[in-house]
Amino acid sequence: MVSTKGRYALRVMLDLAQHGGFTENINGPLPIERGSFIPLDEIADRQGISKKYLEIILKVLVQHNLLKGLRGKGGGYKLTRTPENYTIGEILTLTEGSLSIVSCLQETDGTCRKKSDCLTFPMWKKFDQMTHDFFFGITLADLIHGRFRQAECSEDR
Amino acid sequence: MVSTKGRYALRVMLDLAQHGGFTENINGPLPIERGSFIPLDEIADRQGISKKYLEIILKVLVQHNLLKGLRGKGGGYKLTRTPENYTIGEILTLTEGSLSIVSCLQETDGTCRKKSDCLTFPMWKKFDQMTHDFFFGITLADLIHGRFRQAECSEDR
DNA sequence: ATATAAACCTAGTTCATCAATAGGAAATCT
DNA sequence: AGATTTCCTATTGATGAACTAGGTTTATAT
Repeated sequence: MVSTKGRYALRVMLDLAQHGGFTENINGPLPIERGSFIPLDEIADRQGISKKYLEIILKVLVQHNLLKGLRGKGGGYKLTRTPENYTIGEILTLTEGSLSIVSCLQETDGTCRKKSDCLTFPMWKKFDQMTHDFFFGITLADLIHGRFRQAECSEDR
Repeated sequence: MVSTKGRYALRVMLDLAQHGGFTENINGPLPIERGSFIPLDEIADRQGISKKYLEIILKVLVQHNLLKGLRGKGGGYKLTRTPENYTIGEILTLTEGSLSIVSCLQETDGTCRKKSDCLTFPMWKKFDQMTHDFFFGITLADLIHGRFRQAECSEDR
């Protein structure tokens, strides 16, 4: 199950996409300007989430360059790309560690040597594939505009 | 993520489907015959799983009539239906409690009142739907015969 | 310079859940 | 009676989730 880490990260990214500026536009990276950075206090307030906890979560996003953090007065966080260039899968994978539903699919865990004759393995594999395609097929921009890229996504039911 | 509970339950059900008899055939329920029950000792040995732990897991499956348990000498467990009449979704839902990937989708948890203006909710909802369709579209018989019912399931990659 | 505001860093805390174990009670056979 | 089996209650140890606390560094505003 997706924990608060992944869900909070998504909410922060969406918040930044809606309330902040970006470092990059169609013509490439823009110079970083102070003032376009949003302090975490503000986001935490708006989203009703503990600031201290968010710090931990945003750390990994900064380290992987999904966000730029700037210290000091006037500092804060901003996106490094435009919203259509972030997939949900990327954000969730970083914050959750993995999107895999069973441990035997984890890259780090090659311990299950029953794979070859395991009746359930192909099912997990297939589901894993579906999950990957689904979340890497949706961008921040899609969520903001209330649409998904997945063709087979109908709205009803 | 699916825990050992769900995965072990699946393995036991598959084990019973392959090594045991059923209580029901095309013409409906058969009389219960002692001897067609498989003792848990045997299954635990075959699967290499702690018997005591399996007892806990099988309890809920018996309570919901997916399995019949019979005490005493010559007793054990057996399926109450034929393998094509069990879906993986049913087994996982019972043993895992839920298949939902985020807590706000849980029936029991109606606490998230931001649903209406939550940008991520439709995505979780859609994924939940996909997950449900996937696992409720596969039966024990499908796994045994190495096929899925899902039309869009190709073998490659 | 100094105060202020911000990200960054290291650690600890509390609580629940996972994955089992342990020991017996009840049922059913030979 | 004795063996074998499920069924039932309780306990444990480890792990991770979801924070919380307190400080350090970096940068700006006055």
